[in-house]
Amino acid sequence: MGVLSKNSATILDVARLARCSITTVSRVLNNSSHKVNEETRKRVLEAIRALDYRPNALAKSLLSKRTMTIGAVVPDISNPYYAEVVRGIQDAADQEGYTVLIQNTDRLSDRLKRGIHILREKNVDGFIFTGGLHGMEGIGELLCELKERTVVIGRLGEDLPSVQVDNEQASILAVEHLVQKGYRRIAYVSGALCSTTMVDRLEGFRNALKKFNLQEVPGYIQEGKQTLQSGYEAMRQLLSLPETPEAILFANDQMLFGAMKAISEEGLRVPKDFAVIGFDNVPLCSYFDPTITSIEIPKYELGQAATRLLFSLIRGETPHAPLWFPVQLIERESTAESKLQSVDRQKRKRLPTY
Amino acid sequence: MGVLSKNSATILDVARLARCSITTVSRVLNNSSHKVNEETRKRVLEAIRALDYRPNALAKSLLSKRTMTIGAVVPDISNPYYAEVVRGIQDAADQEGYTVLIQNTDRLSDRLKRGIHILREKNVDGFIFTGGLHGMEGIGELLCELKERTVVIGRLGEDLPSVQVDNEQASILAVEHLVQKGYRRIAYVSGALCSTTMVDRLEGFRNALKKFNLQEVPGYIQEGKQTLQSGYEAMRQLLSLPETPEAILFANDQMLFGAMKAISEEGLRVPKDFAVIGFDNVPLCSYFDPTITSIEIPKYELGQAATRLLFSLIRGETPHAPLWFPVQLIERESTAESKLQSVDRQKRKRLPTY
DNA sequence: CTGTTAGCGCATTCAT
DNA sequence: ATGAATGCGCTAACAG
Repeated sequence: MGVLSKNSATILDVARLARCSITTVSRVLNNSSHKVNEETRKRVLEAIRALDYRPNALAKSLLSKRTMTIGAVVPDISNPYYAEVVRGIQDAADQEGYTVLIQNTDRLSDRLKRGIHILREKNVDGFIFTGGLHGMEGIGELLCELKERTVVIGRLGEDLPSVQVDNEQASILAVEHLVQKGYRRIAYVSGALCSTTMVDRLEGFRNALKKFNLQEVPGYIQEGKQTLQSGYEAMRQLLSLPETPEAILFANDQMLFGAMKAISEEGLRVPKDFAVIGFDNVPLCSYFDPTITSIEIPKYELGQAATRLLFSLIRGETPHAPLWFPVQLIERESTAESKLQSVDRQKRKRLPTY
Repeated sequence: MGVLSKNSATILDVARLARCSITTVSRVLNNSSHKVNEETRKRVLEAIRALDYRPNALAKSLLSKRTMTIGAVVPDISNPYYAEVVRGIQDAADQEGYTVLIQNTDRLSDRLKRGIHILREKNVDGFIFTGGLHGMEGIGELLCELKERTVVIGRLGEDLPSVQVDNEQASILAVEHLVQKGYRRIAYVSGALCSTTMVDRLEGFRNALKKFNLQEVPGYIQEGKQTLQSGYEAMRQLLSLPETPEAILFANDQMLFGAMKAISEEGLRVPKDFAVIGFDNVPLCSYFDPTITSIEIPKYELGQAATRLLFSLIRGETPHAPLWFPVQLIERESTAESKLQSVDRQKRKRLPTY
């Protein structure tokens, strides 16, 4: 039995105590436009209080076919990035009286399917997907059925209503910043490419190289897994290269922090020996030593906007074009140009490039 | 309308297609012990597939009075600490076919009440509370009603079934470690004391001082807000003291990281000038430079255990005594004893103590 | 202004 | 082995 268990008053109990019909109770409950006598309304209200009556959302939902619940499908709530997005979703949902059911996928296709299944069974009024999966089969059709009530944060292959961040442009922004600071030999540490976000950031990096006439040096693109550990390992790889890069762009801040350990283990310093720049702009960026330049992604706002977009769909409004959110580069010490560095770079420039 | 909207087959549709009664369909659906002819079972199964029939959890719940949903009340899901706890809850719930409804309180009494209200309305089968609130009125009775189906992570004043970590003991462990390393002048940076966890950790620190015959120096206990910023500020306070501490215990790692900035701004080093030790043992601890000694709190496991305990309650088992989880001190570089430090300490010892 | 009635989708007696 | 009927708690026609 649920929380109500056997006790817990029903609308009928209220009606009896107030000596009226359940209809009347229902009317005062929902401030129906139907007029109801002030006298009886008082009695009903009194009975409600006396019985500590709480309408049963289940019964209401069964009838109205609206559960006032939306489902959010995320890779992993314990990942601070998604935790922030989810909070945005929850707050926006809460404002409209909705609750949120969350399913973690761990980026596993099976768990994704299962999550969707569960959410459908629970009759959520709409879906929000985030952490787009790259190259996943059999999901397309599933999503297609849900089209009318689904919003995606990022992209999922299908052209569903979405809220997006221009990750590709963000990478270009980062590289441009480095180039302006005088860096030319730029490496990139990607996250796992099963996420569309990571695919886009890498794509942006490659395009930026072209745009600024930089070469893609073999070994300068590493693929990590968005963790401290894999950032550390990727950095060790870069450090072992015959010619190390001058600057490194990391697909998220976590990997950057991991890399900092590898750098300091070698007795090297940022930004003296390397400039580094991250993605996400987690709070620690402004407290690390040195402070870290990073690309701010409006995580909370993305969740919030996605939810609001979903509500507009639920209200029957036709979906607009994807909603784009601005990204912003927050400049800090880690990409400052140091005297030593410029000298260094001059030296290195004379070395043969690949 | 929910996801089913107007389409979506009901049990009646299946029955018609399979040329049998809804009763029979229900029986094969739930592998009832009632025998049903293999022939008809096949037809039913076929119909189910053909119609892509999915039982409506709402209707089922209305009847069974079980929603297969539990409610989790947390201070803030976007806080990595609670995000981890919640993941433990979700995974344990998922294993039993349950989903989790989350409510954020931001430690506000109003939001707590509202959260409980919403969860009750949605007929969750049980509650998990975490982030115990210190000195909050009017919650006691509320919780009392829910007693039969409620588990608390930490403590909430009331004696509800709970899963706990010995925060007080943990502080003593930390101080003991520092004492063993030769530190005597120990400061403590607390989190906001609205959380029972923070109250216990502070209490533990004070008891540890007594236990090891250390004095509580005025100004050596700071109250922060579990954020980088407040850790930074607390550290600046400590640095401005006429006699600075030799070692500092922080009530969470975030504040410690914030403090590291204040330390390095003064050109000071850890552990040369200060030993520091944190709470939570976030992943970054082993990647920071220096690596950070911290107290590991089994967040995921706490969530998981709380959920399992809740299920045992739901099954009608009587609640056991509080379940205690071990904490563990993970020693790293930040509390290493340095030569310089010992000398320093000798010197300082001769100064008058307050 | 108020009450009666008919379902929402399903599991469960109780007959057959 | 099968099915008809009942009701979970509620809202929404439709009558008074």
